[in-house]
Amino acid sequence: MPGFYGPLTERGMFEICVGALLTQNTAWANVEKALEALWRGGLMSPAKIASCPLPRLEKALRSSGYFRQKAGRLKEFCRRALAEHKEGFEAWFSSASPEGLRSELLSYRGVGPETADSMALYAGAKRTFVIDAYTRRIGERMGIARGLSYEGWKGLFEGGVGPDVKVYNEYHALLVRLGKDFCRKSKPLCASCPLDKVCGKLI
DNA sequence: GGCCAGGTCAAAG
DNA sequence: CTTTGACATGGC
Repeated sequence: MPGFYGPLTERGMFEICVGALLTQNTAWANVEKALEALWRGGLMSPAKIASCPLPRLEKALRSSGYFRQKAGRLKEFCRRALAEHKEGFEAWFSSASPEGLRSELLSYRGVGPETADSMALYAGAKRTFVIDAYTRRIGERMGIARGLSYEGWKGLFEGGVGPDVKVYNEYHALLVRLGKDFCRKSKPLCASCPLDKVCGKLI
């Protein structure tokens, strides 16, 4: 997700998790409006969302699409996180192991592999690679592999990355940027695109 | 008006 | 285990 470059404060980490849930199959611009609505409504905290009436939460999330589904899942996410992690997101995420955090996040309704990895990487600074539609599409169009599962792609990309967490973060950001510019669903890869020169060396 | 956007889940083959 | 449909708004 774009726009997550601030320090990992309690509040910031929570916002990253909210953004990760809201951006599922949705343009980021629509998510930003919803995040802004949450801030304006004084709802940007696990406790506030956990106790917020569903209709009000749905209204705040409207612009992010699938708003009924997302409101229910976000509220439940907050309720459970509060109940099971009274120490807060910062302590929770920083003390968790990468695998432990990932599998725990996966047990929440509405948190699939990509969302779990996004939260772990961007909010928890864990060394876990995020596989999204762009990453797969770029990988397929470059002929790196075809029809791999999420775990398959993840293993492939992680195998080509060094130990630095920051690289995971920047590498993914780079793939997204390249994807937006050259690897849209309806935009075929063309001879002039720089993908072969940029990705070819990294993978 | 149609297509697409940094997915997830449940049901069915 | 793979495929399919539902979920919904906003920009181009």
